[in-house]
Amino acid sequence: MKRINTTHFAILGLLRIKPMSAYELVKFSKESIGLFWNESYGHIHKSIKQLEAEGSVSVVEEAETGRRKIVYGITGQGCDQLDAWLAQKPEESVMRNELLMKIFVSEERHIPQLVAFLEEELEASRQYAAILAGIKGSVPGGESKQAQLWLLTLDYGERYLRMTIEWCQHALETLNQPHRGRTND
Amino acid sequence: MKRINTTHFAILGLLRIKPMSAYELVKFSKESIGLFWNESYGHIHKSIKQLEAEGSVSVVEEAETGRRKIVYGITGQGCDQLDAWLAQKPEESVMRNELLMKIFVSEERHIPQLVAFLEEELEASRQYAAILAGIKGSVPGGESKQAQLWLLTLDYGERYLRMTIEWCQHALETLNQPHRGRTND
DNA sequence: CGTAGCATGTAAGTTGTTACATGATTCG
DNA sequence: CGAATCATGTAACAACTTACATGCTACG
Repeated sequence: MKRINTTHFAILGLLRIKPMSAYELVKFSKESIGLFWNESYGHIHKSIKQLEAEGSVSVVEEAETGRRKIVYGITGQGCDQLDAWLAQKPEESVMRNELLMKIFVSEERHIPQLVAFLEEELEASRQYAAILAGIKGSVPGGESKQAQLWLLTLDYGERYLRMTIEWCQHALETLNQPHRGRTND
Repeated sequence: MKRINTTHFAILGLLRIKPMSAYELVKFSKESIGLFWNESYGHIHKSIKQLEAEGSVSVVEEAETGRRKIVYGITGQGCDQLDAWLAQKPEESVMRNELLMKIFVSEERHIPQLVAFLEEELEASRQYAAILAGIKGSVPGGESKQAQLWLLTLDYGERYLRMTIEWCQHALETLNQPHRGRTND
């Protein structure tokens, strides 16, 4: 069975929201779904070209003068493909969390390092959470169903970060306990 | 800058816990860190061979008679490599969640499908959470620091699943509201 | 005028998955 | 005996990342 390229569908999906250039696509995807969907520029670029050759996206607007800019839009065919993909049961989510991996394979002597990493993770998560809180107010569409869907993904991000923050705090408390709670205080 | 193969270090880390065959390695990794660390058998297999050629792991035990079985262990060199990797700041975690992606790019007409997917996700998360709860009791090592680290990763899993379950419930409530709360009840 | 950000593009390489082939053992 | 699980292995290929090259524009 041929594996399906999920990046293709991600691009199709984002272009259905609004036509964009490759560069804008990367930026938009980072800002909107970056927390739970990773893509690299090189791959997006290649995929757009493939999708264009296939007739699933097309050039909507091209600035020849001055700064180059090629805006792509989704075609009717692309829309159909996207809908067919949306109807399929989503694959199990894939995750690669190095911090967790490191914790799992660490030994007692590595704990001071882990504590430093956990502190960084905690700080980074707090910052990210602050950014998301800012975005929340600016979601367009008001009460539309569409806006509801976006808010749902944003809400996931908030919950995910809150969970991460709480877990980091718990981990730091656990690892900072000198021995086993039976200290002489 | 040469990209570093994180799979290599994952294997090294797991083999430091105990020597294992490739098959056992895959099983063990799925059962212990599978929630936040994905690997495929083919890749693990190839990586073990590379690590062996490199001298970072070695064959500890080989059953020639009857059922084949090749048990690998970490070498001193492998241990040093692993420690050097552990000392490096972990990369940002990578995630690819198709369900979230689909929600983000869906339109109002796709909502019934999304509801079905969310129900499946909710059920799957509940089942996984039940499995983790079972594992929790059987973590060996009692009060050792080592056991504490494992419990921390297990705790992450539990929090992650709890978060997912709550979010699914919230999403289902939101999407099952007929219109906008101003229904005639 | 230099730096940062906007913008497109490619080549080379690595990483990771799937599907398959093989065969032993255990258990109903 | 047939199915499930244990167990190793490979080839083909798809997915993905990185580093680089290029050049415009705005701003301080």
